[in-house]
Order: sequence, then C-alpha cells, then structure tokens
Amino acid sequence: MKVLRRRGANQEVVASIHSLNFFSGRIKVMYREQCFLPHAYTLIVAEKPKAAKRIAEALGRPRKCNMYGVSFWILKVNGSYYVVASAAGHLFGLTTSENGFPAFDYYWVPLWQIDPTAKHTRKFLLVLEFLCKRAKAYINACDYDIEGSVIGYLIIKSFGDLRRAYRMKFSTLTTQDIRRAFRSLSRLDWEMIEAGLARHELDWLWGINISRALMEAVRKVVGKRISLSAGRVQSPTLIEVARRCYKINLHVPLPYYSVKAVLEHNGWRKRVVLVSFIETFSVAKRIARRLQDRPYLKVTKVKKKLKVIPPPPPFNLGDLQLEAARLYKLSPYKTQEIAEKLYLDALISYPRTNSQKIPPTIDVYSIVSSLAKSPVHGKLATELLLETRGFLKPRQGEKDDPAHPAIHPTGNIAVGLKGYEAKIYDLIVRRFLASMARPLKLEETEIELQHSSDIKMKLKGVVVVDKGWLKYYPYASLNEDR
DNA sequence: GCAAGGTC
Repeated sequence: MKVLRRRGANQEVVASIHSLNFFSGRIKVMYREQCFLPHAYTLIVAEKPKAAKRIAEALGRPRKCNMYGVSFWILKVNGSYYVVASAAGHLFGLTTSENGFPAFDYYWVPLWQIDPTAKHTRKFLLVLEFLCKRAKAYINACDYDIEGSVIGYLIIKSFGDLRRAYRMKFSTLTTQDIRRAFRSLSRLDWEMIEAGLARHELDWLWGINISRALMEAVRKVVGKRISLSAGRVQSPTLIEVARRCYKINLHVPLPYYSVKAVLEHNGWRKRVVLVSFIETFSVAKRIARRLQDRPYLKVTKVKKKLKVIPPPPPFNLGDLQLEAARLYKLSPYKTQEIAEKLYLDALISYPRTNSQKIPPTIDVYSIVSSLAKSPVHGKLATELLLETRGFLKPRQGEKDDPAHPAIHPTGNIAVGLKGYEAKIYDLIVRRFLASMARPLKLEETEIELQHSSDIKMKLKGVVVVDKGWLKYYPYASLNEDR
C-alpha cells in the first residue's frame, strides 16, 4: 500500500491513502492529499498520536500527513526539517519458539505478530520503518519513563541508527516545556533503557516459566490441562487478597458496651461517653441506672491542645488514586486513564510519577498566577497569592521519582471539563494550591467528668483556629472524629 | 498457553 513517486531532485511524494472502498469485489483507493517528505530530516518519535500532535504544534507550524491511516507531521525549525511520528504504546514484544519449560530462548518481535489484539500496531510500525529509513537523526520523544525509553529505543534500533539518536525529556506537554526539552536534548538514556529491557525480560521469564510449571503441576494432579497464570504482580496480589479474605472470615467479633448520656448545661447540649468499655450488658445497664438516679457530673479535668497540621504534599499517582477512590469511588485504573487525558491536554504534568515533590526549577508562581485567571479556581489561586504575598513554597513529601515531579497543574486554563475529568482536575489543582498554604490549626479540648460514684465520662471537641490549607483542599481525611 | 505494561 506504500505509494511513492519521485518528485524533483530531492523530494519524495507520499500519497496518503484516506479510505479504502470495497466495490464490486475490487479495491478502490482514494487519494486526498499529498505530502512532500523532505530529503533531509530528523525524526521525532512520540509514544502516541496525541503526544506527537502536541509536540509538532509546539515546535512549529506542522503539515499533517497520513499513511496507512496513521498521521505524522512535517515541520521546519530554524531552517531544518523535522518529522514527528508516533508509536501506539509498545510495538514490540517478547516471544519464544520453545514449548514447555524452562523456556530461556526469548527474542523481540513486532507485537502484531504475537498478540491478536495488537493488529493495529502493524500500520504504526510500517510508517515508522518508512520514516526511519530516510531520517538523518532520531529523537526519542516518548513519555519520559522507562517504558517510553524502551518504546523509542526498539523503534530506532530496528529501523534507524542508535548512534544518531537523542532523548527529549519533558514532564508536561505544554508548548513551553516541549520547546525547552527540544533545546536541551540529551544522549540516549541508557540507564532507563536497560532498566526497561530488564523489566520486560524478567517479567517474561518469570511469568511464562512459572505459569507453565504451574499448569504442568496441576495437570499431573487433576489429569487435564487448565489455563493458569502467575506473575510478578498478580501472584503477590493474589496472596494478599487471600490473606485478607482469611482474616475477615476468621474474625470473631466480641461484643462490648458503652454508655452514652446527653449533658445539658445552660441550654447547651452535648453527648458524653463513658471513658471505658464494658464487657457485659448487665454492668452497662447498672452504670446507666446509676447515672439516671443521680444525673449530675462534675468537671474534673480540662485538657486543651493546639494541633498544627502541616499542608499535604502534592499528589503522586498513588495518592491521587487513593483520594479518587475514597471520594468518588473511582477505580485506580479509571483515575489513571483520566489523568493521562488531562496530561495529553497539557492541563497537568505527567501523572505516572511517584514523586510528592515540586523541584525549585518549576515556576510555581507563574502556574498559580495563570490559575488565577481560571473561572473555576481563579478565586482560590488569587487568595493563595494574597495570603502568601507571592511567596510560594510547596510542601515536599517523602516520596521521590527519578524522572518526574509530583502531579501539578500546568497553568493552562481548563475549558469544558465535565464529570469525573473535572473532579480529578479539581483534586489536582486544589491539592497543589493547598501544598503551598498555611498549616491547619486546631484546638482540641478533652473534658473529664466524674459522677458521684466512681463512673468517669469524657467529652471531646475540636475548634478550627486557622483553616489554613483546608480552605484549598477541604476533602482531607483527618482520620479522627472531628 | 503463559507476564506486565504501553495504547487504539
């Protein structure tokens, strides 16, 4: 289906095939547009089409081309040509020709050859092969993580030349960040590539061999073949699920009793509870009767404590998934998917991060100033700027990530977000703002009350002295009954 | 047939 025609001395015409019409058993090919592939260009490889489009648009004024139904972009930067093309996630996978186990003879092949659900990857591979063959240099602009490093590496290794390959490193898909990453290209990131290849190969070796051994063992006992699997992630997860299941099923609940009373003082009513728990109903009933017979309590102790709770750090992916599950019952997968979309729309930074830190190189003042213009978060961002007088220092969490900062808004204004997308974006923005706000101050009061007998009751209360960061992130769970 | 992790 590749259609090529020589055009002039140094230009090739790639006719794009837009649609295939099946008519009377014959295939009719319709040509709609033509793309002039420059003679000399650098190929920029993105991980997915949407990222490729963003990169192309950030670097120049691209011309969109199409081949086998796959888009790529041609543009000129400072007089040189660049072609931005994209993968569709992993395009290569591991396989073996060995049956049974142990199987150690594994090798990389195009994914469409071994995975029936990945047939669509073939056309991406064909386009990349075509573009790689004619490129003078290569830039791996896949997501900056170990999988992205492997995706780009395998493409350039298979069809291009690793000696003329570079890495583009970015954490957001904003024009600014893409241009910065393009200006400061680095050598191929061999550490990440090796880590990624090792991850693939170990997961494959362990998973395939243990699964085969498991099936063989079960077949010997049961007498028939059952499809079973084991792996680095699923097997420990299954053990944990089983442990919890046992724990829940084997739990024997022991009843206990508490005595509650309503305290009235100058028209002010509060519920007080017994300091200790009672094991039997008869004892609890006796205490309740004594309280009823003589319904007065004397204050014996008042304890006041000022609690200062520092702001929460900005989100890493795990924290975001926990919050989205707690607040909106979203599955971790769904949250991840939404975050990915927000990243591709250049609204948030790269979400697959473990970091709870915002490094000083990120211009948080610009981001908050931009957010101040947002119809949704403008008021909050403005308040933060006023409160802090522009002195913005995000709380740094413990967890770190070698490649990316904590998830944060880019400052681009979100338009038309709906449903859970709006909710997840809201969580990210609020958490980011909260991380730079004042601590939350609470005054906790505990009052001990004594009955004329030896019965002791208590009363707990809390007053918010300074809302601090809670104003920005009111969803916080403070883990205590407040 | 079997993993895990990308993305359409």
